[in-house]
Amino acid sequence: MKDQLRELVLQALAALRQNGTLPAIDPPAFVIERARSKEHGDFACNAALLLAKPAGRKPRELAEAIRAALPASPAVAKVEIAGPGFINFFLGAAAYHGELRAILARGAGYGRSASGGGRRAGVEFVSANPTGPLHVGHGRAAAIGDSLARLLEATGWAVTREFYYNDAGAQIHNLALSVQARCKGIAPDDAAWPPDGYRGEYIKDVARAYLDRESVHADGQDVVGKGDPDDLDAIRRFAVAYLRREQDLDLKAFGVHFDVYYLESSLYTEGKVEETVRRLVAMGHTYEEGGALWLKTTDFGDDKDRVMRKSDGSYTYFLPDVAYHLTKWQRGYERAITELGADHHGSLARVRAGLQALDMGIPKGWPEYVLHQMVTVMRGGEEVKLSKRAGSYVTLRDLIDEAGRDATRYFLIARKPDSQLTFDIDLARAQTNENPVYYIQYAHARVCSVQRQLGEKGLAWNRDNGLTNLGRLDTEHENALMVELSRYPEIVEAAAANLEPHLVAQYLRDLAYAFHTYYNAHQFIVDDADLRDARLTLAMATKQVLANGLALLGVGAPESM
RNA sequence: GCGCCUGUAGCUCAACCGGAUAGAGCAUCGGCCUUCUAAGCCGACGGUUGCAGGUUCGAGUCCUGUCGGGCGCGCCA
Repeated sequence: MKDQLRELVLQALAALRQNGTLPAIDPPAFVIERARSKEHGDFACNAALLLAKPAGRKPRELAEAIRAALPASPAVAKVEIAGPGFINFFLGAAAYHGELRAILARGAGYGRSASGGGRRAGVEFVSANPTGPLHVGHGRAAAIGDSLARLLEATGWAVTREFYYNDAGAQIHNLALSVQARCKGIAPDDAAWPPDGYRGEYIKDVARAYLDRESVHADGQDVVGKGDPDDLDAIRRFAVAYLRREQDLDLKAFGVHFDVYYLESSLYTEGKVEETVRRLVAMGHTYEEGGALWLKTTDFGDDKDRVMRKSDGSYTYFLPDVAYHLTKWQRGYERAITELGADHHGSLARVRAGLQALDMGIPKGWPEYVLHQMVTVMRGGEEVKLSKRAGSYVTLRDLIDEAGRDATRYFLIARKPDSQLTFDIDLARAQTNENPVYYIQYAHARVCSVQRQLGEKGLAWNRDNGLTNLGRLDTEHENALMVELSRYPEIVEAAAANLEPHLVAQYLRDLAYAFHTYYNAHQFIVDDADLRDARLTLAMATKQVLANGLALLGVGAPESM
């Protein structure tokens, strides 16, 4: 709808340039937006306000000229000039009826677009090291990242979901030492416990499984516990596989899957790290000092230079990061989205600087970053900081077990990533009207319930009859609901363009509200078949859009509550 | 000290990259079930958008300063 209006205005502007009313300049970045108040119609355009100065005319006068030059359109019922010079569009019922037809015709495809043109995009998220169960922050990352991937898919991108992890570094060594200590019966408070060992209960589980020679399957391979407490290498391999499997089970329970698991160690074995270093040196952005090799990241906006190869010959973590992102570029990702906790934001400038220093034509703002802020978990009005199993943090599994997958996903996605989030467990698990997840799902279930009732009464929805009788939908509630439905494609587009899935969550609440209000005010199953079919058509369209939107969030659309 | 994020109703948060009278939910108060699920609906109350300047037709949104909160600033990852 918005696009149609934009086209009309562009044509009007072109006509005004032709006849000299407007100077021959590029059309300004005017906006067509939803009007806030009903008195301002359905959409408002600010083109006249922006053009007033370059055209040397009064805004309202210019607005009138634009209005006069607008081509006729069956969708537009009325155009008014208001306020300082807004052009307000009032749409006719036909425009909304067309939207209902489109919803039913396109079904799950309604709201999707092809603007991505099938180009490739890589979305990296979670990327937790396999040193313990996933925590709440990973949960937020999983919810946001997966939803971003779905949004990009919905706008025509070919998306690959990636999970990158370190399977061989210092932290993993530390993990192996911790499991080994547990194998030998050493507890965290004993003197022999490794200095920075992982103290959580889960380490005990890993040790027990290793000693019991259990077999675990993770990331495409089977690893069998050797049972030997002195073979640190065997312990390491087993522990990594064990915790990877555990994380995968959590992610599966959360409804999140990945296409690629990328191992940091493979960057070394496949020579990607060396390749990156050689290229950086060749491009002249490095120097040696104090036995270490430095990268002049300050040439690319960082606030200080960074060591890439330590004096002991090993690499700092940021070099594999650069090498990894380079592989994304080499693998043809036109866009790369990296979803990270904001505590890692320091790495952002470094990785981008490293990629620029490679001088391989990688765009300056590549990759795109989405950073999420901390999650605080509350229960009974108090902050929860510990879980039994992980010890020092609240796990994603805890939340899913307590609040369910749908509520957990919704709560973690409903706020914009930028702001800190308070996860209230009591609220998330409440089966009452306090809980927005159920409010939305209930709207969907209600339509399904109406369908069941219809069947029980021996009636059926005649879709074609409904579509021909849409003119019968003329109450305030019906109009409001139709307007709400027509917003959906704009919401999807905006959420994808701004990488802000929370817009979808907010929208669905509004849509559910419009539906509940309508439901309460009118009967669907009435004796007048034409009216009944028309109302059912509206209800079915609502059900479709609710389902489409919930799918973008990875939240279920139940047929009954 | 420097950098990034943030400050909106009592609480949790929105606000379509500068638009018109800043919106929801929860909480509080008052109403609505012999009618398709009351996990719902209707109404009331609630604001100097932290503060002070600036930019312009117009600022919660952009700029400067300031105050408060969070996170970073390793030859750790």
